[in-house]
Amino acid sequence: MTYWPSVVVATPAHSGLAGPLTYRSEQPLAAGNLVRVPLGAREVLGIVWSCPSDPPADCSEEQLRPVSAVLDGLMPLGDGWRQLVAFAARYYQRGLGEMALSVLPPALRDLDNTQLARRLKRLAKVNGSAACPETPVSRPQASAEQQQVLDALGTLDRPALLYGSTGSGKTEVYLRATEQVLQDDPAAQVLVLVPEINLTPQLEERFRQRFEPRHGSAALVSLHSGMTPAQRLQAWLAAHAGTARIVLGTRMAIFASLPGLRLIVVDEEHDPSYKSQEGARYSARDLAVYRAKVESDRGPHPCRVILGSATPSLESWHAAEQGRYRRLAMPGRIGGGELPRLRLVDMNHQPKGATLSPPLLAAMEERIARGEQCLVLLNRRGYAPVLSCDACAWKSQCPHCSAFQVFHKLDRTLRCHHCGFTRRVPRACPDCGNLDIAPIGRGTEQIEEQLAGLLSQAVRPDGTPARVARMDADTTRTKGSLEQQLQALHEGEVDVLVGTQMVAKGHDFRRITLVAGLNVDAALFASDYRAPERLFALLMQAAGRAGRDAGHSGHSEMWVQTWHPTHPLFAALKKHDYPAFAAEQLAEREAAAMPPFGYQALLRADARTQDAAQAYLNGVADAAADLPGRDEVTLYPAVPLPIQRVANVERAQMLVESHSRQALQRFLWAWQPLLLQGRSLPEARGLIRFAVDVDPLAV
DNA sequence: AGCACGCCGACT
DNA sequence: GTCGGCGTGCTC
Repeated sequence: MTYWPSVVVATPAHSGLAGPLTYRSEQPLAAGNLVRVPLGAREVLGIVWSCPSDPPADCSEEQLRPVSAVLDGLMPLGDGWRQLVAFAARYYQRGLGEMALSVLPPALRDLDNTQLARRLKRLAKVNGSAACPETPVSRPQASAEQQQVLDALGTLDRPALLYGSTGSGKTEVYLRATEQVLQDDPAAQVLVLVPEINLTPQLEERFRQRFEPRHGSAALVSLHSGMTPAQRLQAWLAAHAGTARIVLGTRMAIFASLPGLRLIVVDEEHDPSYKSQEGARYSARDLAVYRAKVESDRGPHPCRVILGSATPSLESWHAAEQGRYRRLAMPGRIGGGELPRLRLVDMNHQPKGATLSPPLLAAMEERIARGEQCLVLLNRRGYAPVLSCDACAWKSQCPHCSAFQVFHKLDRTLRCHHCGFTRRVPRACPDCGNLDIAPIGRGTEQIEEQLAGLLSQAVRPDGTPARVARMDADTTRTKGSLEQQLQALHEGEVDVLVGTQMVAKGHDFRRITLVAGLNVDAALFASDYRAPERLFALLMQAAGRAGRDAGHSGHSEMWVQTWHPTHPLFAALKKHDYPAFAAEQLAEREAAAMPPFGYQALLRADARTQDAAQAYLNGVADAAADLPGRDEVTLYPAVPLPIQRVANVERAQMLVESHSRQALQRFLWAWQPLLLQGRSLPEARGLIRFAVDVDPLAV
């Protein structure tokens, strides 16, 4: 008997082959089976989507080619997984095959049955070792607050928004909820998403400590892009086979095959890294909510989802206000520690030109004298963002981008942070020969240098001078250096740490009692309407770094230097009042019909010239005039991106807005073929690529 | 996206 | 004379 399987392969949407392709097979295949099929001159990996026994109506049977091989060692990918992928492809405007294949581990693409069998054998061997279900595991007593939340989770019929300040013990809730799920069902699996795995080694460590004794080391796997292809494949197989009971990963892990999925945790759910910025631009947080619903609707057991944050995204907060999510609050701090007090420094009343105000410096000296640590945050790597000639108009402009090259003093280079282009710092101005070329503005390198100078008189309790260190993407580039620096910090070898926002994320710094934010004003008046939200989250998160040790928390402080101390954001921050801040922001958003009250998508175009990029966007907008649903969306004129040119590619975008998610989706799908045709418009000559970004983070 | 086929410059 | 540049076009 002959079957005609519909097979999904990695054909991009713009190839004109978006849907599944039909092949022939002499045996019936299961939906979700992985197969190798011929495609043109090559053989590619495909996923069986359906396998009817009657031939397709629209084409002759002779031209259909046979399936080459079936990877039969693998259980078919589940219905839930396929529904998730199909939804993601539809919602984020991508081809089904492109979506499905791009979320499988790349190493799976060129794997034959023998190699696969070998890997599965290895997996089976690892399993079963070291697991010891009766091992007693020590764990802290759950607080009343935590217990309340856990009780509520048990009967939950909708996503939970776990709103708890830093140090309130959210992680313990994740651990207990996971424990419960694993205990109830020997096949149950838990997915834990984190923003960036290398920034949260402590979370992984706590999961290991809690679950390895009872379930064995194979029960927990990580899944993130920093792993080697072989590691990723092995972890993916462990999840797919059910060997791994807990998968801890970054946004890509939302697509892991988890046949027993019963709980999804999204830690720091407000974090922008959950939104993919290239390829299929999906939001792992939003997909987590969808996936939990699908799994619940399909299976006999519910799949719960916990979104955790001290400063939830306004989207999630709004959903909780409406009752679509259940808000579970944990206002207290474990150990009774208080949140740090906010100290605003009005820069209008400080000595002219001072980057670090005298009161802040004095406060830091005091801390150092007491043997406590300080954290100084500045969101700019390098020594200075621009180098400029005193005599002429020369500036350290990147030749490939519409941005300045950043001056890195330590290795005497000018580096573009957008395209990576690097050159030596010129001795004299390249244009006029003037020897006085000066840095403008300040980055972490310079702050580190200045602090070392300004605090040279500060002494520690043992009489030794204060030590200043810096931690940012530059100092943590090589493998293991991040861990090394954290170690040094924990051991008290550093008194003042200068760093970018990466420092504010996730680490526990017990002896830090003062956190200072420099240069935060840009976010208050940025054109990006989400900037205040991000600043608030960053400062709250940074504040959470301070005084986690109850003994110190009484006098821990969050310092912010600003030229606008009366800005309402600071009033809410002072009271640690996220609800007030959210209410105010949501009111503004509602008045302007912006998300979550309106729905947005961006059409982005990259081209050789800015004119071509914009002409393409405006051309396809004009072509959309008669599309169904056109009257329910607003198309704004094409504009260049804030950084218009990167690596010699000109970039432009067009905002698409609608009052309704459905209307926006309808329009975007109707638009899709016109976006393809638009590439051949004469005025769009020079277009390199276009992409649709649904629910963009920045517009 | 790959990978063909296809038509024009510098090499064994 | 061939090896190879990357410009269109197709893949069930």
